[in-house]
Amino acid sequence: MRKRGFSLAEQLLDTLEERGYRSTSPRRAVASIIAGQERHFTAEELREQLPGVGRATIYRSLKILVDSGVLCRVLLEDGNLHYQLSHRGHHHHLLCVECGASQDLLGCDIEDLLQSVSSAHGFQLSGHWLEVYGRCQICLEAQVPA
Amino acid sequence: MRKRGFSLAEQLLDTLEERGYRSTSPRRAVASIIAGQERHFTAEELREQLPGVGRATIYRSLKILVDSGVLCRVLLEDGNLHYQLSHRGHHHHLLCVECGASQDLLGCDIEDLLQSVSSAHGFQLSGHWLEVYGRCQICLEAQVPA
DNA sequence: AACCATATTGATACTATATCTCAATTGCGA
DNA sequence: TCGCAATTGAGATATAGTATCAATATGGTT
Repeated sequence: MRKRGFSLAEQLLDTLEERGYRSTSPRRAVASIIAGQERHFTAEELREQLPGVGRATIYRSLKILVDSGVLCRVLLEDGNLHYQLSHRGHHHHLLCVECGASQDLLGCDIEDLLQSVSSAHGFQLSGHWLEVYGRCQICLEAQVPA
Repeated sequence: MRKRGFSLAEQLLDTLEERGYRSTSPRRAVASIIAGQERHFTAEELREQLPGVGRATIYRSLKILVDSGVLCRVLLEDGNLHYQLSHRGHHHHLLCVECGASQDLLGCDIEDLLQSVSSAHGFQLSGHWLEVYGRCQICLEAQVPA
């Protein structure tokens, strides 16, 4: 077992190795680019930054990273699917419709609410998808400078 | 102004006319097929049932019907986008992952919850997307016949 | 260090979903 | 009925992703 890495890119690769994936040069390249992203990105944006890596490999890498929990999918209001680094575990996002910034929504008690609403309808809850759209503080302040 | 229709298909067309859209033969065909759908459907499923109508027209019709509030989009767990007749106003869906049945979730107080969570993060809430997945009562009973 | 089973890659083709273009047609108010 | 703007549809294009499969690279083993 390789020594655990300390940089974010190395942590991503470590997670993959823990799950039995090999550390290949395309995956190192993907991890390094993802680690440098400041915000959510699309598969194609990633591809533009990795001209030497095949499209299929990009998509395959994204899939295993999502499955491994280090990336999560973000559905933008316009329907586009983006990716971003994820805190482990289930969470949601507050997405700014102005600047695109996203904040994680942890410890949101929507689970409980959904649980009770579901059982009231005879449903056994198994999952949900939630995205929240709005304007972030910075954009609000820029908008109303008075 | 034409007399208001009573069938569901006519109501759909009335809504479009109220918004200034013409009553054309492709739109009448689309409205009639949609009115006969028992559950959510994809654009392509609609198209299969309307061989004489161009693809662009199908998609354009779906868009204006969604904008008009009589149809809503439903995001299935597998990522496929479906459409279904909508109660006016904002609501969510309980989607059965077994049989695909969907129940509308009205009067869900998620708005209030999101409102408070958003402002706690300095966000001004403008919208959200929520889909809830689970198993409906019928599928649950079929699964555990004991 | 060389070996080898197999995981991985990437070029390419393919699929699905949806939008764009624009000439021809149609609806509807005057 | 006329005229114009809204609408249509064929086909091109765009977007996002998967499937195929021969060639290659990896990591454990010797």
